[in-house]
Amino acid sequence: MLKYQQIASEIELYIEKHQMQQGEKLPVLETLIKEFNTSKSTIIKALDLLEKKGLIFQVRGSGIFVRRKKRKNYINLLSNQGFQKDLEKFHLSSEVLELEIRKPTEAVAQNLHIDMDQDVYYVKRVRYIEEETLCLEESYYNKAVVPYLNKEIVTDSIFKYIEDGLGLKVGFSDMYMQIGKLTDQEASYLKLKNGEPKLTMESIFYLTNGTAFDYSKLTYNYNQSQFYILGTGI
Amino acid sequence: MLKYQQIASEIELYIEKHQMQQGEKLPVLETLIKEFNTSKSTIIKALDLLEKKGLIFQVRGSGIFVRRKKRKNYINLLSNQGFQKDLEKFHLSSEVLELEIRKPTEAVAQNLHIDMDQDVYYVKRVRYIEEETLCLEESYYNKAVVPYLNKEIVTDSIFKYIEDGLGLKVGFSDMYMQIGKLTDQEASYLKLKNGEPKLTMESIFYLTNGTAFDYSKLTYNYNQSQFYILGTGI
DNA sequence: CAGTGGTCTAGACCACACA
DNA sequence: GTGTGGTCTAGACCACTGC
Repeated sequence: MLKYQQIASEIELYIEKHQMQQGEKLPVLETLIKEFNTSKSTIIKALDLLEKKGLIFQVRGSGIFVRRKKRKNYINLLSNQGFQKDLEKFHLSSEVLELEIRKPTEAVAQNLHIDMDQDVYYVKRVRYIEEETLCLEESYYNKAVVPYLNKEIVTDSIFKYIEDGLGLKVGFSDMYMQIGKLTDQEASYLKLKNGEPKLTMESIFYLTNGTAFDYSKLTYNYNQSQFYILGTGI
Repeated sequence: MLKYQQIASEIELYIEKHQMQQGEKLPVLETLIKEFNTSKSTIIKALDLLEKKGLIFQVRGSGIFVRRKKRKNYINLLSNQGFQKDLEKFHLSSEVLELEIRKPTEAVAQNLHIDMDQDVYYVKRVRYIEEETLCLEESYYNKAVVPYLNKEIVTDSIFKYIEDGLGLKVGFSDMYMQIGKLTDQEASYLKLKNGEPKLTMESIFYLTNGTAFDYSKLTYNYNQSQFYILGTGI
């Protein structure tokens, strides 16, 4: 682990351990530099990382302050880790409805930046939270990147398999959201009624080298889904 | 303007001007260092800024590549600039329904981190896109930060007034979203029907010094609203 | 193993907050 | 004005990619 990542996670632990609240001040830069026996730039890099994660904010001429999310049980839209971390207090499970190798449709090929004669894995799941439906998920994985999937992997966490099992690194993602009304079929999977509200979220995930490997379309149960974003200003 | 910001915007212009596509390679670091006659760290800082904005991605050992959003007319959830920039091709307008000074409710006081005896400005607007309703907006501004608002300011862009008129700097934001069904009243403002889908988005905006100044609750018309997020990996 | 991006350092100097 | 965070530099060294 890199030095600045190590420092960042130690500061994160420090905040957690001392149960610091929004607006509380962290030690000044000079102190941190001595504490961690490192250079100014490295500390700043560590702090930038924490700022990006929404854990602190820095005010020039004043100090470094803690920032805290105030609501529980919301799903972080900026996390690459799915819901796992945000909903860790709940019992999450998946029911695999389909798992097969296919040729992509035109839309899928376009989203994954591949040709239509390349293979993709198609996975259809319903995800549950505490025995209630959370969302319906249809995913397409580029088989050139993810050469093998089975029911066991797909029932557990696919991303965990990709990172730990295949040794690949997830980089960035494009996400598109819209609101609409459930179709008959979607409603039956989610145990809701035709015409009730839905949130559709399409995501394209890329490896750090820029290869798109996953195009997923999630349809959320409006009763179970709440989201948050910690914006850092652009 | 700082050197690294200047460089970032020049590179951004360069990408735009050459109409570079997703995956196209930018000049290598060494070239950029000479081109802009600066140090390596400064170039890297500029590139980090562009990466945060979702315009490029960097691959160690390989190069710097362009990243492009592929869908038009979606609203960027990570921008502090509201819809203005994403929907610039459309005619946007606001109808002001209410504008008054109030005492906050408990919920509002909590979200703005103020006491219940402090004044807030309450603004209720319907926002239109091409004569269709886009969203219903209820905002509360901390009067200690924004001491004066009038109908003219509120009909135009409030954030523009806060930044340009008052010389304040918007820092970061907390956003919370959920899906539900429109109430009778919301439906009538949005010219939709009771029970139809809605997206509710609550945002708390902070100045760079960490002072919360705006708590807003937006109810979106499900027909008009599409959102995107360019995730950069956390 | 050459090419390329990333980390880390030490230090000078700058800009903003707050009293 | 003092304290505090931010920018910028020059350069050594490290780590990954891909031929």
